[in-house]
Amino acid sequence: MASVLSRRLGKRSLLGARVLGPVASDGPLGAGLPLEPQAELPEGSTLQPVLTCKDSGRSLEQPQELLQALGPAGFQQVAFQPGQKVCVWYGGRECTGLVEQHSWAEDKVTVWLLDQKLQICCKAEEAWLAELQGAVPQALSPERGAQAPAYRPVSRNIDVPKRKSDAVEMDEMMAAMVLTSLSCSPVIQSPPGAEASFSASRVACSDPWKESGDVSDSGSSTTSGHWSGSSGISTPSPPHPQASPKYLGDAFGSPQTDHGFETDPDPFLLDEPAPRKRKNSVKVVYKCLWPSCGKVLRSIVGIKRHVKALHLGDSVDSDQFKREEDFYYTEVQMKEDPPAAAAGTSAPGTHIIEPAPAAQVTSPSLAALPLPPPRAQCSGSKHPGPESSLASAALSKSAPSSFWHIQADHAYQALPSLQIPVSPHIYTSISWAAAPAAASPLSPVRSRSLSFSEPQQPPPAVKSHLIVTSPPRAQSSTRKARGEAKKCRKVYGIEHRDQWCTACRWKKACQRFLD
DNA sequence: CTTGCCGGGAA
DNA sequence: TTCCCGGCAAG
Repeated sequence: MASVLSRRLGKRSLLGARVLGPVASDGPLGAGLPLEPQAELPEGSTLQPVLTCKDSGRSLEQPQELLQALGPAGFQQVAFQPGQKVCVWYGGRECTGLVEQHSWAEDKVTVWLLDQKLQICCKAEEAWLAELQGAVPQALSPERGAQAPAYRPVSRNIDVPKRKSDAVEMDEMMAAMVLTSLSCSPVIQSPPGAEASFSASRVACSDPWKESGDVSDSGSSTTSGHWSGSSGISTPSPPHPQASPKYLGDAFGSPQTDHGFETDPDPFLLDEPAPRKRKNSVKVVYKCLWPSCGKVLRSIVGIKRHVKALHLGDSVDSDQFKREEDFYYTEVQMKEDPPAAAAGTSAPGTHIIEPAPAAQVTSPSLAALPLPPPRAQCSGSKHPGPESSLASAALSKSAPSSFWHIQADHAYQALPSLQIPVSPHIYTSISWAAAPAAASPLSPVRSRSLSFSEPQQPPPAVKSHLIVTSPPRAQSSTRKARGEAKKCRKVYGIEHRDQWCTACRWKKACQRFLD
């Protein structure tokens, strides 16, 4: 039965709004990058809106109309070079910053905002070269005065109908979901759907998180982070030989596990209703997370050595970097059977955040879970550079978990597909969530839980109070202790029973507001 | 008393 | 399965 959620997601998939048009390639530089035929996206893919950190939470509100208005003319195809000074629309105003990196694949630019002292990640079109500002081709000028805050970024959206309120709502939902997941765990990375391969490049969306962090009990979350489907199109990673050791760019796209917390013998921390175990044979490999490395090795030692030698290099000696290599690789579990799945799992093109609904969830390819290294995040929000991007990537990576949560909403009804791969790692995520204190005092975001104060607004899809708070508990046998989290009934009220999660409606353990 | 949800049962 | 609800336990 189509859960409400999936139904909704399906309908309002973000993807629709992000169709990449040929226009994108007409830019001076755009030509260099082959764009994927948008047409490829099957209906199904709609279910996999890729969450992308779109600017910082603020730009969220950018009027779609603007985007529309700009049209192709406004499109600015520029290849940003690291270090280049650019302007981006952030926090309601134009900010200048330095390009951290520009990922063509994703069409994302990571910018280090000078005045904000933070790093954001936005779509390439949303940034423009500072120097060009004045010199921007006439095409742009009329719309945007030097100061006009006109939101430059023209999306390449084309034939997409104006985003309607519900679309927006959707975005908000997504944002909330993502935030939600962030606040708890970097857990699951749903495996990239076979057909939906996403370009890898790390999408650094670090700081925005901080901002969105304020999404706590206030329910103000709605405006914080804006996630939009990334042009899933960008780089449909060509079918990669799954075993290929080299995964371009996508250092984070693949599932990972944090070794730091792996020791717990009890793989199942049931927070979720009867998670089923993974049923297939899984091959474990270790993948280097260093941006644009992605080397995959089969032994821990090997990967450590690799990281240390190739990436950490001399810094290894410093105290700070002691054992750092541990954080730059991840355990990837590859399912062996389904070839497609395997490919998906390890495919470089994996986009980090892709809350693909049902489609993905059910995908058999789910095999591994990502677990961003704890410390990554601390560096993420404060320091630019590879590390930060890594961190942010890690963060964004957690997004997928949101997906998982979403599903969790309906887990009651549809446990099987989703939970299988996931459950074994729940633990990990938890530890991760719990550990941040040590790892990153900087990110307050993590530990908080969300809850909606607005009954109407949160679509069932949004999860809050996830696993986060649940401490690794061993006793899941007895009656579930009453959680302190607000439940659907509280949040929505009996009047809006229809908005409750299914479980609540059925008087079962709430799946939406887990405690 | 209210709320969360388990256990069980009807559809 | 999906959906409902009696009834227990926690608060």
